Amino acid sequence: MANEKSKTEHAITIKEVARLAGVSSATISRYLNGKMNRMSKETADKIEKIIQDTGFVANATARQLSTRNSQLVAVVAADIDDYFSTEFFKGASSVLEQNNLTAILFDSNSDKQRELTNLKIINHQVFDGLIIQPLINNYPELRSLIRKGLRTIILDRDLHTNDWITVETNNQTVSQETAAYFLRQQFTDCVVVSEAVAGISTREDRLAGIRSVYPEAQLIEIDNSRPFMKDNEKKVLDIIQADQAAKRKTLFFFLKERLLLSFFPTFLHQHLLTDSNISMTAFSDTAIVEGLLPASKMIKQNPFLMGATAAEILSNQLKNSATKNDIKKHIVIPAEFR
Amino acid sequence: MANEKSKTEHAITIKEVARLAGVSSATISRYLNGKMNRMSKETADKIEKIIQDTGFVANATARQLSTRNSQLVAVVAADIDDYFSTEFFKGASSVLEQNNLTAILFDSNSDKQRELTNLKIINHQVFDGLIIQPLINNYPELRSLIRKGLRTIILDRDLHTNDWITVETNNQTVSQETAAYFLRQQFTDCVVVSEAVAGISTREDRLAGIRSVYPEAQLIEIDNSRPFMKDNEKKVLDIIQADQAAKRKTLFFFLKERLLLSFFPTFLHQHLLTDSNISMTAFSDTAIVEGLLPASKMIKQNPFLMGATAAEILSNQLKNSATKNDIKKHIVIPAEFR
DNA sequence: TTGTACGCGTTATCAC
DNA sequence: GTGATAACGCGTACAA
Repeated sequence: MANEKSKTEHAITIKEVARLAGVSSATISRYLNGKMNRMSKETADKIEKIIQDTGFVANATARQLSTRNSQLVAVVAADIDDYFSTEFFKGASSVLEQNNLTAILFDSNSDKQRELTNLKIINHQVFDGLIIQPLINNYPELRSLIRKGLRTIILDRDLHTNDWITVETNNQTVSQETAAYFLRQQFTDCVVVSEAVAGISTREDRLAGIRSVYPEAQLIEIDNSRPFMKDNEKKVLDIIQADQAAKRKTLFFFLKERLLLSFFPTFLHQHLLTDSNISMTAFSDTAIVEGLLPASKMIKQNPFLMGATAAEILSNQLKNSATKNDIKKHIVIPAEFR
Repeated sequence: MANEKSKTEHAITIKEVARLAGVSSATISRYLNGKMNRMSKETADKIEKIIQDTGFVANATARQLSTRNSQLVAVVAADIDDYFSTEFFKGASSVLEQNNLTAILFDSNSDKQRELTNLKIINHQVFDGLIIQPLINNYPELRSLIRKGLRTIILDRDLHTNDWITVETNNQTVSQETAAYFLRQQFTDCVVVSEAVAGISTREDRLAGIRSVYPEAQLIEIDNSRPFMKDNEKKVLDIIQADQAAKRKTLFFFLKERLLLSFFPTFLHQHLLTDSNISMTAFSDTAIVEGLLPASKMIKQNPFLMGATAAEILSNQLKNSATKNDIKKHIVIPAEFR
């Protein structure tokens, strides 16, 4: 029975299905694209059966070449170890899916070299669109790395350009509000804990917001590669001791949740969590901190909504291939202090 | 000067570059593929210049169609919110990169429907290989969802098949060792806290390991959608109270780090962390818990190495297109209790 | 060293 | 309704 030439090497093609069904490949193509009104019921049924039997799946590469689009959107995250990144991807993904687009995640791994590699691949014209949370924070440089004509949305970074639509959060104002709240609570001193600030617009904005309230705020910069270093801990304890001697109330403002977590044990074991002269706040993405410190107030971003918003805009752009000029170039999804 | 026909619509092609350089498209193709020994220095330089000027990037879709491979590997994670998933991706990614392959991450979002959607896309012959941490734990079903001929490695799940190579960890034995350790420490009772166990081989194996030491171990199953429910907390406190009344020592064994974290506040506020009759352990991926509980012993998996191992095997398979039969079908990357 | 011409698997425009 | 057939952009014998 199996007297068909058995091509074990390659997957079956539309042409082969056509031959087996006794129709032309054009008809198969129509079937695959749901143009059922352009063929008889019998033909459709026959094709259906052959496809089931053979397990045929159309070659997306060939389709892309022919149609010039893939329905694929590249999403580039700065680092998927951050909950923010994975969450905005999930937001983007869910919206894209509703628009018959597929989100594909690239991880820059906090490494500019890797980001560059990712962009090179993405430039090769298999993706219809791009949503990126860039590491490179410099407009001309990033511009040169993204192929002209690729629909692009920038997420979570302000590159000070109108060339791309940007979905950001209100880092500066929410930091300011938060700082102001603690100042009203009589916290006279503020210590900011962050990874290296320079060049990262997100962190710069946050620090600026805080310093607009606490101009003298101290900054402790943590070396990313050694976040649990003992000397950082010592620095913090020294500050606390000095402030206590001076009878001052001190706020510790962590620009990232993970930093708070890394200091949490120190505070816990030094019995500082219940010290009313000390308070902690942070940009907090997960529910871990609010579990540990139920009484505390944290800054909650909304990465899922940011991703969803970016995806919404991109989907529309891809749908109506004309770009509307009246669209807002910078969209802000506010974070909340609560 | 700009009297070339300006095709604003489409990206420039190899043909256009050829025309501008005054050579044939075959020569451009050779240039792009580094076959420099097959052309004069002058030609190469000329082409180089044109490519720079035009910003030409080759169309990967067309190349794929022609060469029948993309150098792309799909990596499907069960849920990128889990550190385990992102970390094994990073391991896989780093190894694939060394082999001139590109890892692309798909997130199943803990949703079998989404996993199915992902697999459908991956089947469409644009990927050379697949590394998957499946949600579906049933061999025949998963088999039917993965295109025959797609090089596949299964990660972190035991589907009890030799059809695919599998990279797993020693869930059962390490759970057993851990339980045995606590039994030696005179912990007579054990409470296991997990998300729904049934059907997830990972959790089943862990529970089996524990029960081989504590046959009577209680199981508290947390509803994934409401992990912070108060009644779970109450259940735990009741157990503790009962055990204390009976003067028994109790071990709380969390099958996932996040579960420990969600209960941590309860333990903290009830002053149970320093109670020598109570101990906690967990499968722990991040450094958060060891920060909070420096004295505790946790089970550390090695997702990065698991991903790297899977990628290593896949890279070899793709390189030597013949599959060796002598390769081990099930590879175990042991977790450590420390 | 370089060019010609065909193939990759699909879509889409004509015909019939 | 259905079938030829020319694109789509690149790689690669085979010629020259």
